[in-house]
This record gives sequence, C-alpha cells and structure tokens, in this order.
Amino acid sequence: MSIEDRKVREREEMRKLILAKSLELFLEEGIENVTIRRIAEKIEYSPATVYLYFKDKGEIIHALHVEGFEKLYGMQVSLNSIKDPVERLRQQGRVYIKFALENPGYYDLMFIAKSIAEDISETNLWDVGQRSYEYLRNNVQECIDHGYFGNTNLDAASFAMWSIVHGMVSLIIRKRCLMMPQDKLDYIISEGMEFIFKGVLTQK
Amino acid sequence: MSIEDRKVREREEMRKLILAKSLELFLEEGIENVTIRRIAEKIEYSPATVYLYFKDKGEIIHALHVEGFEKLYGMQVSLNSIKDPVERLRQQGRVYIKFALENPGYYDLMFIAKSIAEDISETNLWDVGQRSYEYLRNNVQECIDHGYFGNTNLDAASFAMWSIVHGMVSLIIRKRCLMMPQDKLDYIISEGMEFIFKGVLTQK
Amino acid sequence: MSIEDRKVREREEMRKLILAKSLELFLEEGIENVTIRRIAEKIEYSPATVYLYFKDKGEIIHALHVEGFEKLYGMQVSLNSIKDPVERLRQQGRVYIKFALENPGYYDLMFIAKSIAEDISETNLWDVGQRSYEYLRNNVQECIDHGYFGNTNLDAASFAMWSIVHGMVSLIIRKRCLMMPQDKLDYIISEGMEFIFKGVLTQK
Amino acid sequence: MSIEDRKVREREEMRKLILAKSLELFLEEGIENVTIRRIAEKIEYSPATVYLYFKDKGEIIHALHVEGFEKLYGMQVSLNSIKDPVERLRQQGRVYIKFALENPGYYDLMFIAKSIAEDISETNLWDVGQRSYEYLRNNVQECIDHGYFGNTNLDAASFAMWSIVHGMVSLIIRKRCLMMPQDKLDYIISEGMEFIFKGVLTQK
DNA sequence: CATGAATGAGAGTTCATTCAT
DNA sequence: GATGAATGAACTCTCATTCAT
Repeated sequence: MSIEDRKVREREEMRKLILAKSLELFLEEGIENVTIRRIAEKIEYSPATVYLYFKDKGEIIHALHVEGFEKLYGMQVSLNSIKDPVERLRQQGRVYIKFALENPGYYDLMFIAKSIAEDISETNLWDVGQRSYEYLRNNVQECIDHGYFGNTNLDAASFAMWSIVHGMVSLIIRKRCLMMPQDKLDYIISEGMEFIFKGVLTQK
Repeated sequence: MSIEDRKVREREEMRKLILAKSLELFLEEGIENVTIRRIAEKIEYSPATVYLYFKDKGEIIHALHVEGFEKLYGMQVSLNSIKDPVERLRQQGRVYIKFALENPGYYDLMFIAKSIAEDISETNLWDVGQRSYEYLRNNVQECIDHGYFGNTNLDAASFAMWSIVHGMVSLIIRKRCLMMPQDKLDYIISEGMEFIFKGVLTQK
Repeated sequence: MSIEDRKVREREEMRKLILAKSLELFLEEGIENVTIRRIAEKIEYSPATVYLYFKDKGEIIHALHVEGFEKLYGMQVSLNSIKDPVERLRQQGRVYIKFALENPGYYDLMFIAKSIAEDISETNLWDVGQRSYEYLRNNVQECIDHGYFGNTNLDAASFAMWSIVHGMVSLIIRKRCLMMPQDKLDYIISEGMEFIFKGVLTQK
Repeated sequence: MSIEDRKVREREEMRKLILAKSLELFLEEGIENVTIRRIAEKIEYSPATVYLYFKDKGEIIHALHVEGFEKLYGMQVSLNSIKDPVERLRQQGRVYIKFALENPGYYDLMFIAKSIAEDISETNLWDVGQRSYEYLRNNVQECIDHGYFGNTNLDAASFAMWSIVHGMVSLIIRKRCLMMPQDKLDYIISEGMEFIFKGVLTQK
C-alpha cells in the first residue's frame, strides 16, 4: 500500500511542479506564447514527460483555472467571520484586488485571457468560478437587506461592484496604467475604492 | 487624373478591407491566433498580397490601434457641447460602453489584448490613447471644481471611473458574464452605472 | 528614321543603366542576394520595367559577363605595342590584376562566381572568355620561342601564370586576406609577382 | 551504458550525415542555394529534424568550416617530418592541391564562398584558418633562412606561394578550366607547380 | 517513468515573374 | 514604355504531439 501511496504522492507533486512553472510562464510570456517545450525546459524534463501528467496544453490551463478559483474562493470565505455585511463587502473588494495583484498569472487566466473563455461554457469549469460570484451576490443582498444601497437591483449592484475591482486590476495587469505614477498605484487603488464605496453606502 | 484617383481609392479600400477582416479575426480567434495567412484567406487573396499593403503583421495591428483610439476620441469630443460636467461625465461613461460593445474588436486590442501592451510604451502609440484618459481626467477635475465628489484625489477618482466602465465591458467582451441573463445585460449595465454614479455624486 | 534612332539609343542607355547598377549590387550584396526588386529600386523604376529590357535575371548576368570579358580583352590588347614578349607578359599580369581590383564586380562574375559556371558550357559565352586565355597562351609561347622559361610545357606555364594572378586577386576579392596589413597589399602583390617572375625568367 | 553509447553514436552519425550531404549540396548548387529543405530531402528526413541536430543553417556552415580547416591542417602537419624546408614547402603545395581537389566542397567553403567571409572576422572562426597560413609563412621563412628565395620579402613570397596553389584549384573548382583537356589537368598542375618552383628556388 | 527522435502543420516573409492597364 | 497589382513557390524556423525504446 505504501508504495502505491508514494507513487500517487510523487505524481501529485510532479503535477504541481508543472502547474507552478506553467503559471510563471503564462505571466512572463503571455498565455499564447507558452509552449510545452518551454514548460518542459523550466521543470527540467523532456517535453514528452509533460504529456505523462497532462493530456495536452488545454488540460494544464484548465487545471490552473480550477486552482485559481479555489484559491480565490478560499480567500473570500476567510472573511466569513466579519459580521457586518458592509465591512465584509469592503474587505471582499480588498481581498479580491490583493489576490489579483499577488497572483496575476491566475487572475489573467481566470478573468482576462481569451483562449480559455470558449471552453468555459463547454466544461463544468464555470461551476467553480460561479461560486465566487454567488458569494459576492449574497454579500450584496445582505447589504441591501440591512438597508444600504437604496433600492438598487441586486444584479446591477453586484455586477457594478465586481466591475470596479476587475476594472482596476485588469487595467494594471494588462499594463494600461503605465502612464500613472507606479509608486502611487496602491494609494490610487484604495482611495478610488473608498471613493466608490462611500458613495454607494450613503444611498438611502 | 481620375485614373490615378481611382487607384488611390482602390488602394485605400483594400487597406480598409484588410483592416476590417483582421479586426473580425482578432475578435473571433484572439490576437495571437491571427495570422497573415488567415487574413489572406478571409479577404480571398494570397498571403503575399497582404504585404503589398502592410509592411508586416505589426503594422496591421498598429493601424487598427490608432483607428480605434481615434474612433473613441471622436465619440468623446462629440459630447463637448454638454455644459454640465456631471452630466457630461455620465454621458462619457455611456458612450465609452457603447463604443466598446459596438466595437469589441477595437476595444479588445486597445485595452485588453496583451502582446500589444509592451510596444505601446516604445512607440508614440500611447500618445493617441493618452488623450482619451486626459479627457476623462479633465472632466473629473471639472466635477471636483463644481463641488461634486467631495475631497477626493483626482487620480483616484479618475481611475475609479475608468475602472468601472472598463470592468463592465471587458468582463462582457471576454465572456465572463455568460451566467447572467444576456437579454438583461443592458439593463444591468445602466442600472449598475447609475448605482455608482448616484453614490459618488452625493459626496460632499 | 531619327525617331527610331532615338528610341534605340534610349533603350540602349536604359540597358546600360540596369547593368551598371546591377554590377554595383553584385559586389555589395553577393551575386545570389541580388534581386530584381533591388535592381529596380536602385534604378528607380518598377521591377516590371526591368523585364522590358532583360528577359530575366540570367540575361542580366550574361550581359555583364560579356561586357566584362570585352573590357578585360580591351585592356590586354592595349599592350600589343610592347615588343619584348617577356615585358609584355609582365605587363599583362599587372593589367590583369589592375582590372580585377578596379572591377571586382566584373571579375567576380567572370572568374569566381558559381551560378554562372554551369551556363558557360551551354552558351557561347565562353567564346569571348576564351580569347583572353588564348591571348595569354600566345604570349607565353612567344616567351618560350625567345628562349625563356626553359623547356616548360606550354599549357603548364600558361596555367601557372594565370593561376598566380587569379590566386592573388580572388583571395583579395573574396576577403581571405583580411589578416594581412591592408595598406601594404599593393606592395605585397607587386613584390610577390616580381618574386615569381624573376624566377621563371631565369630558367634556361 | 551501451544504450547511451549507442545513442551518442547515432546522434554523431546523424550530424555527420547532415554535414556530408550539406557539403555535397554546397558543391552542386552553390552555397546560397542550399536550403534546409533541400538538406532534409537529401537525408530523407523532415526539415524539422535537421533542427534537432543543428541550431540553424549558420551552425551547419560553421561546423563544416571548422571541419575543413582541421582536415587541411592535419594534412599539413603530417609533413612535419620532412627536414629540408624546400622539399617540405614543395610537398605542402602538393598536399594543399590534393586537399582542395579531393574535398572541393570544403575548399569552396573555406577559401572561395562569399557569404561566409563576413562572419569570419566576427567569430573566432578565422583563428583556426589562420594557423594554416602561419604554417606556410613559417615554412617560407625557413627557406629564406636557408638562403633560398633571394632577398624576397617574407609576406610577398608567402602570399605568392599561396596564390599559385589557390589560383590553380579555385579555377578548377569553379569550372573555369573546362576548355583545357581534363585528362591532362593533373599533368598541367604538377608541371606548372614545378615551373614556378624551380624558378623561385634558383634566386640568389 | 522518462525521453530522444521524429514530423506534419503552420507561422512570417520574400522572390521572380506575369499581366492588365 | 511603364507600372501597380497579384501570386505561387520557396524560404527559415517553431510547435504540439506521437511513439518506440
């Protein structure tokens, strides 16, 4: 039994290694420019070896996708303990941005990259992504229930809240903010968030 | 003279045809998957013919880029006549979204696509893109001058306003909103915008 | 009649222009890297125009070939007035080297370039080249008749004399002498020639 | 171990096959007309396979270059045992000609072909070629030291000796001697060499 | 398990050449 | 006479993928 265990474990470690290095490459080179060859080089195995662990390039991307969504969801639920729905929503925004800027490779794959999008509807991939949106939506509902946000439509408010954070991080990740003072980006982000937040909160 | 005129016109039309079809391809296949060969197929000419009108693939992308920014800027300045800076800003948001959703190919290239970003800083390409951001920033400044937006930092507010519209359209263009009722997207967008807008306006 | 004359003359001038510029290109870029496009650019006409004056690239090369041989032969016969066959041979060598180093484009084409060689046997191209060799051979025969060169075989001596000059200039033209002091090349050449010449002359 | 050995051997054999066939092509078609595709066809593999053994076309040419110079140098040093510098020089000439006519592909690449020449000075490629010339130069110096060759300049004599052999073989390799009786070429060469040699030796 | 070897397909690009105007 | 437009064929090189070992 223990031999088999070890093999399973080793196999799992190899998969993780491949995924980790692939993610690095995605970020460095852009998703379309990542080749099996380059991944193989990075893990210091032959290209053929990669195929022993993943059916093809698509499967690697898919796996990273799932990982990313799980990581994000994990960060989200860690805020469950915050009772006040408004404060929790604020922190949700903060944590979302944190996740994106600390894991731009994952974020790119999950919310920006193109080639993936088509497959999402075909596979059950979105299920796992869906959870995060539901989570946000529930949070917004709670805020509404507590009397904040005026009489806003739930979906509209949820989408708006998602859009503001996604807008910020995706502009940064895709390098459309190079004209801004890079050392003040953190400040601009949090002030901007607060600017939006203060506004939507005061709605009666 | 008219013969020469015709030739110039035909040449210009061919360039436009190539650009138009290229843009379609960018949207359908993603920027990295657009090849000279595919463009040639789409316009029903040989690959070599494309090179008679554009030096290389980069020039095609660059041309589309410039076109897109000019189109957007044109739509922006068309709102100059609106006196009230707040109303103008609101309409700016609306027109930005309209541009993006009606020209997803251009928008993708300009604000989402990856491979382009690096070259932007090198060429004077960004100059023309810069204008649009400056335009927004000036509009926000005017709003602040008129006493709206409280004591918000200019850059933070500008970035936030840009982020909200970019967030919305980029999530839609990159197909991350497929779980939402597609027929209600327009409603969700405008309600969402209004939700944000009402909030930021009331700030003292 | 004079109109036709003018046309013929103009045509001839155009051919000369094409040939001259082609020759420049051969030298600069290497014979294989000369393209009709580049020739066209240099004469500031369209590529199609070149085809009005020459059937194809091969014909241009062929024409230059003939020109070159005629030029060389002209320089050779200009030494006819020298009575002493030995002195005449010495000057022949000098003039051959002079021709090669002053017209490296022609020389390359005539005696070094590859792609030409095959066609030589097929066409009557060699006839004109042949003359020059015959000329040398006759000169050597005269020297032998005058008692120089000992009892050497005519063909062997002729070939040797040709080889020494060809060896020198072809090593230089094809850049195999870059390790030598370039400013002393002229000296090395003439001293080397004299070294050989003095030797062969003294043979009884 | 023997499996690995075999693989190394097979790899080496493949490299040799590619080099050998490339050399044939250089000779047949001229260096500019040798394409990866043609090489691939000749070895009956796909073009991509060639890239498994050589980084690019340049590397193939470079490898052949080095091989050629080493082969020639090897033949030169094999004459070290000859004590008499004059006799050694005579044999040097003979062996140089032998090398060239038995390995016209190598020789062409090393001393005639064009496109290579430029790179020579840039890389350390010439170092290895340089040796051969130094070898000749030293031999000439020895002859001078022994009182032969009169008061000739060292460089002039060396260059002349090199030119005579290079002239002969390059005229033959580049097919400029088709008008001579091909079956007597060997005789013409050796008689011609002797004609020159006898002469330069008798100089006091 | 790991891989070296191999390849078909396809990328961007350039060329000599033709032809209608 | 001159040319703009067009193209088929060829180029170098890279990639995802397979398979025998």
